[in-house]
Parts: sequence; C-alpha cells; structure tokens
Amino acid sequence: MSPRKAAAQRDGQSLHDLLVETAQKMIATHGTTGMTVREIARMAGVADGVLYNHFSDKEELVARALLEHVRTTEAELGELPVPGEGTVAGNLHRHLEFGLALHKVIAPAFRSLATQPGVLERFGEISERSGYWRDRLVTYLKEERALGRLRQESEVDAAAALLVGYCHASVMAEVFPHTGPLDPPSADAIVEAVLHGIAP
Amino acid sequence: MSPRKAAAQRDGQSLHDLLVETAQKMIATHGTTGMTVREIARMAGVADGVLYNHFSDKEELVARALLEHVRTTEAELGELPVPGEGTVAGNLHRHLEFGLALHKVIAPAFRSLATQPGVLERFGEISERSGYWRDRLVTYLKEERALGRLRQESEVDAAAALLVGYCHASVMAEVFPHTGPLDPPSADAIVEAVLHGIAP
Amino acid sequence: MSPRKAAAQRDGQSLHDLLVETAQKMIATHGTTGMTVREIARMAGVADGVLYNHFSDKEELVARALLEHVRTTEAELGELPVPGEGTVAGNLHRHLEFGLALHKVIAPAFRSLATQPGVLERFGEISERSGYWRDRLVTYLKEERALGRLRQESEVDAAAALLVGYCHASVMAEVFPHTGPLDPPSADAIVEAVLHGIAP
Amino acid sequence: MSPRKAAAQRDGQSLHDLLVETAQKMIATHGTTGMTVREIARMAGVADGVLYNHFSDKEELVARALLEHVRTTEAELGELPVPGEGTVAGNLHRHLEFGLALHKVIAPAFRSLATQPGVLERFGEISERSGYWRDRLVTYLKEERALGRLRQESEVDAAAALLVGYCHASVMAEVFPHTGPLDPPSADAIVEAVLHGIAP
DNA sequence: TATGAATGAGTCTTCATTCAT
DNA sequence: AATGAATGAAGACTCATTCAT
Repeated sequence: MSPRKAAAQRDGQSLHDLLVETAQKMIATHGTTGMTVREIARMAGVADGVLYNHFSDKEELVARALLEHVRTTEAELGELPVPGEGTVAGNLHRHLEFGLALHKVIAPAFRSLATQPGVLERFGEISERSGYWRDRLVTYLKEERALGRLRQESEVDAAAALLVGYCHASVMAEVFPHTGPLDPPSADAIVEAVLHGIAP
Repeated sequence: MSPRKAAAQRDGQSLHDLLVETAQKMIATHGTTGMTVREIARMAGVADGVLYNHFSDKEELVARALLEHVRTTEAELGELPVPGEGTVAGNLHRHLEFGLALHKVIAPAFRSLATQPGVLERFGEISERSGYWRDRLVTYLKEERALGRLRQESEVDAAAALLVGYCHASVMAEVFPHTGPLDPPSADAIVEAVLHGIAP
Repeated sequence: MSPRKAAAQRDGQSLHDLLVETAQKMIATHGTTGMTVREIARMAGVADGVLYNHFSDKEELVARALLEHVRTTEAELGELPVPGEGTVAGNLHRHLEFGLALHKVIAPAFRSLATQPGVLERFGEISERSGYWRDRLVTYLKEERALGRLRQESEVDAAAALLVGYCHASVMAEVFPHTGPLDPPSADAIVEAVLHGIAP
Repeated sequence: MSPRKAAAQRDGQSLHDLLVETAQKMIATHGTTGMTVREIARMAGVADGVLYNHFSDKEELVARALLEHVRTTEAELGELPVPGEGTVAGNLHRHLEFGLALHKVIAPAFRSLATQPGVLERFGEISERSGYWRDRLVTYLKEERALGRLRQESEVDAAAALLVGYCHASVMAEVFPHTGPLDPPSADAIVEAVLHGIAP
C-alpha cells in the first residue's frame, strides 16, 4: 500500500546495486536461461516493477549483471605476471591458466545469452575495453617484446589471439562434448608452440 | 477457401524441402534467434501448421536446416592442401581459411543450443565433421614434420589446438559481436606466429 | 495419385462400414478420448479426408460408432428372461446382471464423450428408442404384471428406474473410486428390495 | 495503455474471486465444455493472462469454481428429516429431493473429468460430501427400521443403493440428454416402489 | 469416389512491461 | 521511489475440415 524501503536499504545498499548483485548470483549459479524479471525481483525481495525505476529494461540489468560477473570472477583469479619478471614461458603458463579458468566460469553465462542478442549489445556498450584478460595478455606480450624478451618482429597480437582462441575452444569442448579434442595438449606444449613455433 | 498446392509446388519442390530451405536461409541471415514457427511459415508462404505435417517438432526442422546449411557450405569449401606440396606457410593459410569458413557455418548451431538443447541430439553429425577438419589438420602437420618441413620436436598437436581454437574464437566474435577482438590479426600473422613462435 | 479402392473393398465392405467399425474398436479399447480423425483414418488404412464422403462430419461418425458399440455389446451379453417363465426374482437377477455388465462395458465410451455434447445429440438422433436394455426391462416388468406375477398397482416404471440407476451408480463407482459405496449390497438384496420394498 | 484496477475492483471484489465466480456461472449455465481460458477472461472482462497470476493452472481455477458451485448449492438444500418424525414416505421423499439436487450439482464435475483428469485430484472434497448424504440416508433408514417403522428384515442398504443410483442416473440424464428415460417416474412412484416393492 | 497435403483458427501458457496507488 | 496486479502480445502445437488431383 505504501512505498517500502524494506530489503533495499536494510544494509544501506541501493536497489540498483541489489538488483545487479542478485542477477549476478543467478547468472553464476544457473546461467541466464529462464531468468525472468519476476524471478529476479522475488530473489531480491523487491517488487516486480522496481526494476524499471533503475534500468531502462531487463536487458540493461542483465548486461550489467553480466559485466559484474566477469569483473568479479576475474578479480578472484589472482595475479597476472609482471613483464620482465620470471621466465616468459612461466609467465605465459600463468596467463594460459588464468584464461582457461576465466572462460570456464564465464561460459555458462554467455552461453545462454546466445538467444538474447540485445543483452550482448548492451554489454558491449557499457563495458569499457580495458582490464579484461585478453587486453592484459596483449599488453603483457608487447611489454615483454619491448623489453627484448620476445622477438622484435614477432606477431604478439596473433599469438594472443591463438591463446584466447584456445581458451574459447576448451570451453566449447565442455559445452559440446563431442566437438572437443579427444586428447588435449598440455599447457606446456601450448606455451612451447607459441614461443618457438613449429618451423625448422 | 484456400490454395492447396500453394507455394510448395510452384517450382516442383516438396513442402518439406521448402521449409528446410526457408529455415536454412533464415539461419544464414539471422541465426536461429527469434526464429518462430509462425515466422518460418510466413516466409515460406504457407500455413502455420504445415510444419507439423513434415516434422515432429520445431526442433527437428531447425536441426535439419542447420545440417543442410552445413552441408551446403562445406561443399563449397574446396580442397585441403597435400603435405609436401607448395609451401608450409601457404598450406597452413589454406587450412586456416578452411577452418574459419567451416566454423562460421557451425556457429548458428551454438546459438540454438542455449534454449533448445534437444537440437544437440540430432546434430551429432556436425561435430564429427568439425572434428574431421581438426584431425586432417593434425595429420597434415604430422606428415609435414615427417617430411622434415617442420621441426622434428615441434608441438604440432598444440599448434593444431591453437589454430582450431582460433577458429572457434573467431566464430564467437560473430555470435557475440561486442566481445570479439577489436582488431583481429591477419591470417598471415597467425600463420607466422604458429610457424616461428614469438621467442627470440 | 490415383483413387484407390484399397483396404476399403478388400473384403467387399463399404468404406462407410469400415470407418464405423474401426471407430467402434477404438472406442471399445480406448474410449473416445483423443480419437482424432487422422488416427481413425490411419487405423482404417484409408485417407484422412474419406470420412467426409460418407459422414457429414466427425461427430456423425463417432455417434454411429457409439451406437454400434452399444448394439454389439448388448448382443454379446446373452438372453434376457421371458415373462412368465422361471421365478420373477431369478429373472430380475438376470436383468440386473445384464444391466451391470452392459453399463460396465459402455461406460468408458460415454465417459469421454461428456465434453463433446455434439456427439450425444447425434447419438440421440440416430438411435431408435427400442431394443435397449432399459426398455426391455420395463417391458418385461409390465408383462409380468399383466400376467399377475407382480402386483397390479405396482410402480414398475419406478422399479425399472431404480434398477437402471443402480447400474449407473455402480459404473460411476469405478470411474470415481471415492464416490462409490464402500460396501455394495448383493444382487440378491437389490432384487429383494425391489420386489418387497422396505415397508412393514 | 490499459486500465489497472479494471473490473476487479468495480465492486470491491478480488480478481481471484471474480474469476472463480465467472467460471462458476459458466459451469452452471453451460457446464465445463468449451470453457476456454480466453472465454473465461473475456466474460470476466479481464486480460487473458490474469488467470495465471492467481491460479497455477486452468485446472485449478475450474476445480475451485466447481467446488464453489457445489458449496453454494448445497447450502441451499435445507434439512434432512429426523427418524420417527413425520411419515416415512414423506421423509423418503425429502431425502430423494435432497439427493437429486445434490447430484445435479455434482454433474459438471463428471464432465470435466473426461479430458482433465487432474481436476479429480483437487475435487476430493466433493466425493466426501456426496458420500455424506448416502451415509445419512442409510443411517436414517436403519433408525427408522429400529423404530419399527420399516420391516425388520428389510434390505435398507439395498434400498439406499437403489435410491442413490437413481439420483446418479437422473444426473446422467441431464449430462447426456438423449440417453435418459423419456418419461421419468414421479418421486412419489419411486418412494412407493422402494417402500412396497412390486411383488404381489 | 478416394487421396492426403494444406489450412488456420484455436488451445494453454509465459513474461516483459505499465501505472494507479 | 516502491508496489504488484493487470496487461496482452507472443510462444509452440493440435486437429477438424477442405479440395485439386
């Protein structure tokens, strides 16, 4: 009957953030499939329509939740190597490990978004292209090259693309069991191939 | 009250095939997203219910359309290189081209799997085909290595995995336009990286 | 492509009769629930549309099949007693037995027709009110009364209605397990009650 | 774009109750046959989807409407006679009247059970009520017999079963209009038959 | 007369969005 | 700002009926 502040401010959190956080948790546990606005509201303990006071539509909320999910996950994966420190091989190893873990966690969320292209557009609009692993990998490689620890004329962008692609493929191997490589190469072999190639 | 031979036989084509073809075109242009039964019927110029005279499900129709789409495109992909002939770089280039085109066709299947997991079942053949290229790539690389045109101790399995992964990723870049790399490396750069690595 | 005589006349039977017979068998085994025209046609081995060459619509076919079902069933239940022969009690016993068996067989067919009132209207139109058990029971009782084996002023119509009702109720007791009498009286008791009443 | 309080609160009635009442009226006038979700909504003057804000199913709504219909009518049925008071004939008359009215109300349930067996589940209460009258009738008869107002050795259970059956049959005569007896006996005749039988 | 592919209105159900309070 | 009941346009699927052959 009367406006309630209820759950929204029990802990001084804005409803905006509460909704994003709730949706994020739902994404983390069940993906975005079957995630209805009513369900989100119910889990957040707020009214159905409150969403539209803070977001233009459901897509915006989901996109933000997705972004938050990626950020959160990435933040929990630990540190990435510093250029110039350790060995390049070891550092690439760490990057690969990081990338594989990241994609494994994020995949379910994105997978079910395939049918809701609008969300991905929003995601693209609100996400600033920095700080994500792919960019950090490229940056890392470029700095190592600048330091002389990689060949000056080497194709670091291509190498990054190959590594990122490998992560994607390993994720798809889980989604589509039959498409995966039967006998996946070891991380060491991957790093070795990226570093020294296969030419004589 | 209504035409009986309708569009189906305007060109001597069965309605079954007309529907598959229509769905195939829709997949090719817009993916499986938002592809409703009614829309398919409308685009085929037939009644809503026809679908169920020829397919048990919407899923069956979609799966068949997908399959047909893969077959059609695959037939246009041309030959893969023979080990020992031409240059290794050129041959890898050709393999990459083939793989990219192949995965581009497979992508739509990925989309529909999110909400229609049943499609995966009937789509088994596709994975075999996708696997087929991977195996041919590995075989090719191993034969080139045996011929001495690749380094003896090189990680050809890892190199193949990287290339396959790159194809997957490039496909996802189309499915999720905003998540892809802003400036994808050239095929030449990819081949260069695979051949010579990035180490000094 | 060309008109077929096929199954219809394999045994010199008209399609009309084949369809009625097929529908009748379906009613006997599964009731009328979910009995689609396509299914009838398929089981009769004829084309979907042939029905409309012999019946104005599905309802007419089903009504005729129902009628046939009742006739057939009734014919298989054996003889009813002849007035004046045996004892009245024994004869009533036989009538009751007959009625219970009849209703037990017919019930499933009628039950699922409850939602298709059109069929019952047709049934009423085409069924001539004679030969059915209820009428034979009334006739029997009146003749016994005329013969002096029942009280002259007795309410034989009412007695018949009570007996018929008892058969209905015993059928419903099977359809709705919870509504049936927990401890149904014996046929002997029923006959006794009908014959001598309960008044002092 | 559309009214928000709509019909629901025109008279201070909840939409839940409005829907039940609307469905109840439809049952009372036309039975459950052809009672579509859309038709219910249209007659209630509300949107198609409202139903699912208040009931899990169409079945739940129908079951509740049925139940309400039974309750309402049953409340109007009045008292049953007390053993030893009045005449037995008059009392049986009253019992018969009560039973007929009661079963008349139960009839629609019978119809809906054909295609919606799930309704039976939620309808358990009704059978208890129906059983209730039967038990009261048996009890009544036994007490009258104990009082000496019925023959000591009379089959009161059988008599009760006949009367209950008669009620069932009279209900079926309404559900299946064309199958009923063309010339139903009067209540007096029924009572007379039950009291004095038909034997000489 | 028989065929059977095509029709399309109709079924129940879901869910993002609105708006009077 | 918050509420949450009401909205209504989809969604996939069914099936009695028609009609060119």
